[in-house]
Amino acid sequence: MYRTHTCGELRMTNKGGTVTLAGWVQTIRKFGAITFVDLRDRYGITQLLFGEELNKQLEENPLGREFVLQATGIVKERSNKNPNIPTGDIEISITEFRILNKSAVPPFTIEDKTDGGDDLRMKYRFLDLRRNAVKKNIELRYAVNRAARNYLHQQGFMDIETPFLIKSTPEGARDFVVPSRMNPGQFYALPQSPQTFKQLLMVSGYDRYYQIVKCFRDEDLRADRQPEFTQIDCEMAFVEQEDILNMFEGMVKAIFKEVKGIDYTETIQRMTWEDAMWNYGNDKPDIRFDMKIANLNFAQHSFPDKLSPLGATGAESPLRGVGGPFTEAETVVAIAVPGCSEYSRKQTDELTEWVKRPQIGMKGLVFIKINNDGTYKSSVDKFYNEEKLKAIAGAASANPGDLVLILAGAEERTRKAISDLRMEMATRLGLRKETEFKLLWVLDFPLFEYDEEGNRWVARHHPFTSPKPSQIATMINNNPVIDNAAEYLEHPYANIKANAYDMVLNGNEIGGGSIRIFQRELQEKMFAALGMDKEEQLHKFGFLLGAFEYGAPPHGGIAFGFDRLCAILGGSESIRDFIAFPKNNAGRDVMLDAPATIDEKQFEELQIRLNLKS
RNA sequence: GGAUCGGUAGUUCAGUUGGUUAGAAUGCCGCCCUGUCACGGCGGAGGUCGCGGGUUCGAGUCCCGUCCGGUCCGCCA
Repeated sequence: MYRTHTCGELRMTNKGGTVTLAGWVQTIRKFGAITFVDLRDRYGITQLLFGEELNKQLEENPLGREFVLQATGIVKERSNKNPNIPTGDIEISITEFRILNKSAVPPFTIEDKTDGGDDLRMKYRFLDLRRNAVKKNIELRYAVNRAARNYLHQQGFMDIETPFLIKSTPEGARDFVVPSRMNPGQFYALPQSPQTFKQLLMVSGYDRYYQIVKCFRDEDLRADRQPEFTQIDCEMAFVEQEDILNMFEGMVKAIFKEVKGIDYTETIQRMTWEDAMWNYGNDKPDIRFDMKIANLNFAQHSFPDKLSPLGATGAESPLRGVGGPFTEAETVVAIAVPGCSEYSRKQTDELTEWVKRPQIGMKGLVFIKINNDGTYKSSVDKFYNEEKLKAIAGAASANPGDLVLILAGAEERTRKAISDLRMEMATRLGLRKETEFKLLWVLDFPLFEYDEEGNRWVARHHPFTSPKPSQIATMINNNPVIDNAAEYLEHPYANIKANAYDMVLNGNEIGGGSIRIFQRELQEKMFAALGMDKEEQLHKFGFLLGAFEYGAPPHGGIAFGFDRLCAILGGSESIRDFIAFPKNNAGRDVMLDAPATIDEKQFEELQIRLNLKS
């Protein structure tokens, strides 16, 4: 037996007992005739005391950091207690010990605040994972996993595995492909999600399915995006949108309760996609703070989607007919930043530089300070008198003490920029507390988006998403095939809303799903709208269309980004620290040094020859 | 595909206008120390300044290229 206890469990109640511990040497503190060693394992740290006799043995078998040590001794009360660790009241007076394995000097310190940089930590990830800070994240991940499984199991969901070697269907993201040795020249694709399989399971009658499953997308990475990532993938039959929303509100609340001890009792807010875009400039608003976007040159509340003509100057706009810098702008938007009217020239200049960065891409920033005494000071004083400034500030719902920030330019870019600026100001004002959680459903997405590059429709969610029930007839009764690009704006499909929903947590999309199409005719219309002719439909999705012929029930589902959910619950922007072995931003595993070339023999077996461009 | 920041001791970083022998902290090694827990004291070792080329009397520093890493845009149904 290697150990009787872990390094985290001994207390004063164990005093006098003889115990054996095994773990890693965290620190060695030598004092002439005695030596203290902190021994660490997954469960904690316990102080070992090597007295005079043992100390001599230590000189013959010196310890080093991260040595694997087994030590037996008697639990004693410390004369100087350490209140900072749970085992701080006791120490083990060692009677015998054994070095189970030596360790090279680690390239960075195994401590909460390590001296190692990201690159090095990834290369030695097995050492990084020993650190408490990372271990806590991995533990949190398991807790979220357990909470989700428990909830779904209680609700009657079945975990059913779906295949990883499937067929490439180049809709949406790029597929990772795997060559088939037994079928030379042919390739499997790794699934971007188990979407079609879970729909087939609904046809098969497994009416509540879930899987915590790896998905693969061969796209560029970000701090919150990995090429292989994990989803909590769910599907239900005989449900409407409302059923799904209720079921998965329950799951997220259960996760909050289990993992964070938070009773999220309030009703989860709901918002249409139009309202989200109009008021927050994006489809995943952070509603922990207000700072809504004021639309200064639109007459009425009707955010046109990408397919509609934009930029009409509204009759009620405070900017109407006054000239100044906004005359030419397609879109003029503003936010009122609370309590920032005292910003100095230096600070407003810095903000101006911030919005001019290439990532934001604005030409400039207009501001109006509303001083606490009710006077106005702006960067456009020469264009607008106080009355006009007051009108603009009023349109932005600004109060004395606020700083109104105004951006103008092309619709899409400007709306994204004001959204980014809103988030940035909230971060600076400390309004994005990582301990505060606010959930939101975003509903009623457009079913289609017009892709200018390809001059075609693309599915905003995915091609299996059903339109709103009231709009199914519109879809069936209109011809989806379009020749002329201009017609996309006028086509009846442009206004169809999807029966789709996203769950948003603190400004992050953590889950998304839809009620699916389950009739062959409608699914064919959908594929046709996306530019697939009959032959292509059958080749790519014949199995699904066929299945719809055999009694497909109405169904819908949702998938949660498991890694991202864990990161947010752990208070982090980056998902990498919540994945045991993540990839870097070039998609490389720096520990394995993968991807890598393969042997000539493997190429031969696959009958593949490289023909690299560079 | 593009933008941007970085690469100097094992590690994290500093290094001024291009100018003597490239520094600090930490880690590592040695000696001292019986109550530490960020132990302390004394001493020591440790550098192809990512790589290649150029400018210059002289390059860690300036220029070009390249590799590696971070962040972002495009992309991510």
